[in-house]
Amino acid sequence: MTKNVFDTLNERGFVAQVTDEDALRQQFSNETVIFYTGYDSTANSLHVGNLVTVMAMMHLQQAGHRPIGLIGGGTTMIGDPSGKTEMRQMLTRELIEANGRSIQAQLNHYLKFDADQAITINNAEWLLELNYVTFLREIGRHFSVNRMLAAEAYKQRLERGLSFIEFNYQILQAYDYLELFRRYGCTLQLGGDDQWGNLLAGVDLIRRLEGKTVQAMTYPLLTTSSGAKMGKTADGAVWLDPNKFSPYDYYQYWINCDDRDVEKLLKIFTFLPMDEIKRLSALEGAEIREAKRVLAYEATVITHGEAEAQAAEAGAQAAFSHKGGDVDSMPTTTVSRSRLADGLGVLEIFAEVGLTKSRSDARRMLQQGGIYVNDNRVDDVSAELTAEDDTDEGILLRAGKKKYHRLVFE
RNA sequence: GGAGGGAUGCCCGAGUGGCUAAAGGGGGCUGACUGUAAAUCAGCUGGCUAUGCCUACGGCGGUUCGAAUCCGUCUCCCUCCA
Repeated sequence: MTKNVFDTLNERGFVAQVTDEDALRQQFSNETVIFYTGYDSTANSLHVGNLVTVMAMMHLQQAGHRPIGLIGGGTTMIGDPSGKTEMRQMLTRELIEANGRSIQAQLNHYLKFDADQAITINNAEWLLELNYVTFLREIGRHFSVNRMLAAEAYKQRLERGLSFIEFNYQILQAYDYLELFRRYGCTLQLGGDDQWGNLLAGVDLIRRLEGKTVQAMTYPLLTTSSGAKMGKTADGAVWLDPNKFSPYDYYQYWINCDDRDVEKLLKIFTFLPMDEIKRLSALEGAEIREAKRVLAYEATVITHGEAEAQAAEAGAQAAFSHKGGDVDSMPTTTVSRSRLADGLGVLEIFAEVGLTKSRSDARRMLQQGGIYVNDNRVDDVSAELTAEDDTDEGILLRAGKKKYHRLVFE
């Protein structure tokens, strides 16, 4: 007997809450389950936080079930207040549409779409056309304001203020589920644990209108062991789009994770078998670096492909382990040789390639001993790079301990 | 519609005419220690053609030698009343 995919998800840490675990197991073993996850079109790329559901969808698809990636082109016009402290900025319709297209393209990269194995669809398709009064009469009457107000997700907002537009979000999301149930026979919705209330609203609506019981399942909201939200760096989200967040940085993001998170991350963000994960996360001390290396590599392969992952790994080796590696894979900027001849200010070039935010930032960092050229600390604010600094591999710039950038000249 | 309260740097939050590039905290960054980890300690945390200059306390305009601080006006938010 093959393993139930529910167990796979569960042992890998994808499950926070489920409506009816037994029923869901049954479905998974007896039929092809059509399930969906929604993605807001608030940005033109998904980020690591969204990747959890994407990975869950991949597991389920592998087990023979059929995912629907729902692009929230309609719901993003409203803005989900769940768990937020403040109202979201309203985005223009054009922006939402463009974002939706980018996200759709990204999902195509993770899921298999041939032979109707998966679907992506935009809820703008049905939401934007709705007639207000008709909608209220058919759908709105099934929602109890009393119950909605009691929900945990709105708690903070009831203290700070919640506008009517946002209050409608849950109803629209519930309606999405209904629509997908009617169109495709979708019987499972996945989402983050903060979505639990929204998911239940959909389950409820389908029960009332269709007399059918459908399922909902949430994954735990990931935080790092140090308490921060998963997928955030100083400069913002960890995007999956290589143009917004390079594969090199993506690899660095994973390899720099907290020791305590390694096992959790391996389970969710790689497809390695559980016993391999157990072996890796049992490593201790400096050894655990091996586990992080594997994590970074595997995660980068899934999002950016093998070639990019190898390049990122080679770049990391060149920078961090002084035994070879491939400097070509490091972030590199090409500069005209004439600038070098004129004397290229160290502060200027650090700011220019983005190792520091500004020249002032570079100056500060230099004064604190965090600016290196070819692995030698620079302590003179007015230092300049000259042809003398150039090597066969260009000039290696470093800000702090971990951020490298290579200059080559032409 | 009426009455009141509010908008400060990445976030929270002090400041109510000059000593304010703006207390304090969080976050972030750098250094030391390490393992590209955590914890800890120290420093830094608007920009620039840099012992000075420019920009900044919701927007615009005004008072003043001088405004985040006072006045007018606009925008947005909150609370109570209808």
